[in-house]
Amino acid sequence: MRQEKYYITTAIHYTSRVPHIGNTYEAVFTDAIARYKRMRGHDVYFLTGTDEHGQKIQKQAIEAGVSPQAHVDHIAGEVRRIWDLMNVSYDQFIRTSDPAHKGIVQKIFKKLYDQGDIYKSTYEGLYCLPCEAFYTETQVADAGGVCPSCGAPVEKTCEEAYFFRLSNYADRLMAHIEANPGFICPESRKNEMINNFLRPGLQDLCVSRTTFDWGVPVSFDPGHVVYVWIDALSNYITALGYDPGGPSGTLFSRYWPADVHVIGKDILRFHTLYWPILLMALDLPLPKQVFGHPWLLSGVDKMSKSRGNVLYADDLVKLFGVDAVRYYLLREMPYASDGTISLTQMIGRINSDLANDLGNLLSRTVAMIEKYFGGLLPATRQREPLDGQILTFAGEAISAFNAAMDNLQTAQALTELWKLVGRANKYIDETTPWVLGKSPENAPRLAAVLGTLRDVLRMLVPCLAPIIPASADIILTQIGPEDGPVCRGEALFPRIQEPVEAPAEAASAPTAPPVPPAAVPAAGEGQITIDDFMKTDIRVARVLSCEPVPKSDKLLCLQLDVGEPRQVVSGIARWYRPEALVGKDVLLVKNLKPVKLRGVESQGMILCSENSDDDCKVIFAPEGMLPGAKVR
RNA sequence: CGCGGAGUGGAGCAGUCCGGUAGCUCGUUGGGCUCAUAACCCAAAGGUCGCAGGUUCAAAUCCUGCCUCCGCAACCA
Repeated sequence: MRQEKYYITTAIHYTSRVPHIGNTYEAVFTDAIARYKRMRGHDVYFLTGTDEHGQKIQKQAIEAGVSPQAHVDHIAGEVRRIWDLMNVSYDQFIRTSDPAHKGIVQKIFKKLYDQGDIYKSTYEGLYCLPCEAFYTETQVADAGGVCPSCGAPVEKTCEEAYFFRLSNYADRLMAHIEANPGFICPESRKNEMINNFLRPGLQDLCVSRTTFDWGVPVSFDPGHVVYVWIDALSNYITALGYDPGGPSGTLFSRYWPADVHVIGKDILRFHTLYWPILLMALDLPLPKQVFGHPWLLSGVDKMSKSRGNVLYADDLVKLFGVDAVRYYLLREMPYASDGTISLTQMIGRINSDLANDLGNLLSRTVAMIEKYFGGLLPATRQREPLDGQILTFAGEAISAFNAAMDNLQTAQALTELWKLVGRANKYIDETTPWVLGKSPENAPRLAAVLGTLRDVLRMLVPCLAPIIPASADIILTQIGPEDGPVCRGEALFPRIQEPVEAPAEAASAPTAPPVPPAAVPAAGEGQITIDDFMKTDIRVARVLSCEPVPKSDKLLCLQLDVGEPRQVVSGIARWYRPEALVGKDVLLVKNLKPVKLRGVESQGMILCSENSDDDCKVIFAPEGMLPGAKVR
């Protein structure tokens, strides 16, 4: 009989940065499910990899003074190293810069073009220069004839782009989502997709760019590269050898459609709307399930470099070991709501569950078999009903574990499994083997008790193997073969003593691209003359009043005195309360072309300094400068 | 009124669909035990279940209104 196949994927990691522990969670989670399915007898294929194209990558590479390929080679190598470190048992690691992948993407693009799903836009007057983006006629019309994004007049331009006609498939997709309740999960995300995107109507999707060239070229139109959606999403089928010109590879016929795509909840839109439509257009079956897992928060915040709260697998592994990190992630991440991670939480969880409960159970069991029987349990056993109850309990706990794992609920699964660990520890107290050990005539009873304990541990091993594979092996080694001697070893999970040193920022920072950026830009590109700079008219401006822009989160509207009144809108609401700025002197770029932001006119720009997108401070003028004073 | 969540003992969560004495883990306190990684086992303390109304014999759970927090979308000139 042929094994039931199971095709599972992670999202491919974008090579703009080295993955942090939150990104790593996705790989570990997917690995646990893959290993579990293998353990249950499925023929599993587990795909992961990297998404390596795009303007951002190209820009980073230029800034670092390396080729885009060298840049992505480095990051992809890091991703792979970290996955390997975490014992992620992928069957294939695909990179979108692989020539084979690129070739198929070109064929897919061509096929979609040939059959009319993709069309070349010749829109004129619908390109917004500041935004470097195209908009559809409806979008612009809705915005009153201007750019719906920034309010600037849209340019009549000859920029070309290819668009995917999503609307043709919207009804079919909606029908599919309704007919397959488990397709998008968790459920709340499904509602979000339907209400936010599907019901309002899908816009045609721009699927090519001409503003950069680090990507898959459109085979029949060399100025264009395939934009992220068709390139990245296709990895799930190109990896299996799909070929739109046919015939596809054996992997494809064996494994497609995917049983589950494991992705972050932030990219559900692409996987539950664009990807299915792309597959429909290719006349391929849709994946059975897309699971948008929650995020791992560092404390209460999203992990971000500027907050200094980013944790990396390397550091955590150094502190706690691979399996402890895996266990924490799988035990602590809820199914539908965001999870949290901190060193303190990790220490608590690891000490309690792994050291005290599981590790200690193994330790005391093996130690007693050694102490009372020299490591080898005699065959003569005096069993009692309680022993049977324990084994029944074990069977039930393992069933519950399996059921939760089948539903991708690893935290629930481990909760169930640990009920058994707790029950076994209690069983030791109930049977008091140290009392039995005092008189030789109790040896048969003692052997039965310790045998039961060893059986329980043996039953735990296959369940633990997907979660903490190396530790499961150690347990097996220590309890020894059936009816063979035990082999006492080191503590499975040593208790962690607080306080643990927080990983040094330097050590935890993502590794920089291999070649340091040149200190001075090369002559020509990137340099401006003093005349260019002097075109910028920067002035000291006093804040007369300041208030939030209605219906916006990030915008403040400031009334300024620059010798003349000015109104400026600035995206600093996240860092400054309006009243905190009144009376302060700021620096204003005075001769910027006015634009409307969120419907409010902005006549200039306030200068800020920022460490990153998340860490920004306004630059205030020195004391004694009058409003309107020139800055240069 | 853009969309989706969340508010439950000190901390983190379950329970809410299908009303009926509020449960789990950690922490705290007391006890037991000594095989074991100062681990294990038992017990106790600790909660106006965000606020205000309503329905009901009975509301964490159903209805109405409100408050707070988080995420998505839009807005960072």
